[in-house]
Amino acid sequence: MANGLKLKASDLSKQASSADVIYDALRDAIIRGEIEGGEALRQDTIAQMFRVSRIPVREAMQRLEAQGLVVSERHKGAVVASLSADQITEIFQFRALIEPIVIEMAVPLMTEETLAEAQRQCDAFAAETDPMRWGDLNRAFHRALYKDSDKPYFLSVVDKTNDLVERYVRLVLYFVQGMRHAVAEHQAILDACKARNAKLAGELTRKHIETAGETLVAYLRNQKR
Amino acid sequence: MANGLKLKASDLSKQASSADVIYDALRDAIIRGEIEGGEALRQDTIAQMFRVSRIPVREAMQRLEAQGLVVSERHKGAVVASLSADQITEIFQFRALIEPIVIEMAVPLMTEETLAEAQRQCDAFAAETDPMRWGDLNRAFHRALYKDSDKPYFLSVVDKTNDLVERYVRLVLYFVQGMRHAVAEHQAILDACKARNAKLAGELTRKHIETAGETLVAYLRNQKR
DNA sequence: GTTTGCATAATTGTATCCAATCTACAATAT
DNA sequence: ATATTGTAGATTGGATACAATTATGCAAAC
Repeated sequence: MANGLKLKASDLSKQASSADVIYDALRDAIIRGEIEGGEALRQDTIAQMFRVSRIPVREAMQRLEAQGLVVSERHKGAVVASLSADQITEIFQFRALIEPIVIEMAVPLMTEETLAEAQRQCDAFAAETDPMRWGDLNRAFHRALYKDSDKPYFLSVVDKTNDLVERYVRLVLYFVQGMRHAVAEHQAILDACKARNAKLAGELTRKHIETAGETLVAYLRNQKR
Repeated sequence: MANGLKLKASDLSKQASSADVIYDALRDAIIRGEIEGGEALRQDTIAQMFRVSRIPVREAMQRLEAQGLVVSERHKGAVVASLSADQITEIFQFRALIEPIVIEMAVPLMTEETLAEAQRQCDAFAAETDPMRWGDLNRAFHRALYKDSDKPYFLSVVDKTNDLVERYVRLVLYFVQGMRHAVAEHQAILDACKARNAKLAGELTRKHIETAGETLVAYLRNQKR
């Protein structure tokens, strides 16, 4: 897991179809903000990019739509979903409720390896100079803290929820908080985990998410004017 | 909403494609338990049932798989997902966390109309003699209590989560509790809503879900032997 | 200048056809 | 008898082709 191989879990469990590859690629591009909200996703264009027909593209789109990352209308096409400030507020409220619970369940089960891995992620995040990578490292840190919870359904919901707002989270890291703030909060959460203080880790996680959400929404509402 | 028309929201907002129709039909059949866990879903068979080619069938399947209702393997086909006792336990734990929060948010916003509608659903559930309809009415009652929360993302997560365990919930209503128990709990929750006691409504909802989950898992573990 | 109508181009939805892979069972060797 | 190989049928993954619908550009009328 810590070596240089860039294998995804799905690559190991079962051979990936074209639809899988396209789904992953589009999902990543949307999450990273490389495709903006409202931008059209033409089946033919995407098919040509991947040198395939439109069939697997459509299958990938169905999944993206089921997940809420794109919205499509019959004979009009699909566009990347864009979230209103209200929707973002609600999703951060959701995150602030569920993620503390997940980390609380994880803390008693966290291995020393996991704590070391999280510390590495935290340091890597603090040391990273390329802003394009901050989002990935931020996400990896949080995921590391949650994964020992042994609650696959909770984790899948957390992942899908984060996918929806990941683009916007990156705005906070880029422009708003400068990310120095995030690093300090990360270290505090991690320290609470190391001290096996589940309640505190949960509480700090809740604050971390609430702060990010409020900062982000304030930023977006300013941008709008 | 209370009339005899059986229109779904999607039918009104946009014209349904074959894939939409097939998705809805398969989803309902799985949720209702008409197709059992582990049962194979052959593309060709389903396509013939709907008098279409396999293309829209596959698109429907992609959505079902994204939602976790079916699992598929390349060149092997798709089967209806079946949940282990552990998975069911986790999902009920999730429900017991999120649904009380949703009802707490809904109570202050509940209209008199909604309360009346919920009372009708509750009475209809109590009066229904056809066991095949208990699941639908149970679900409709809960949905009525949640809908005024004005939290579409929370509601979508609640819905998708309930879809996963709906088949199993019906077992509780059929065999285990006889459903008399469920009716009493429903009325208690509704009374708390009428009294605008959000905390109590949430607490009763949590207990309601926890009881159902424990009863169900105990039943399943007995069945296994 | 704006609007309306229509022809044309783009785009999506689906059917049909072919390739790749798996499953089951029979034939053969050990 | 067991293990292995080979082959036929079933099943899925994907490409191509066509139909249905929507967007676009342009000319004519107001």
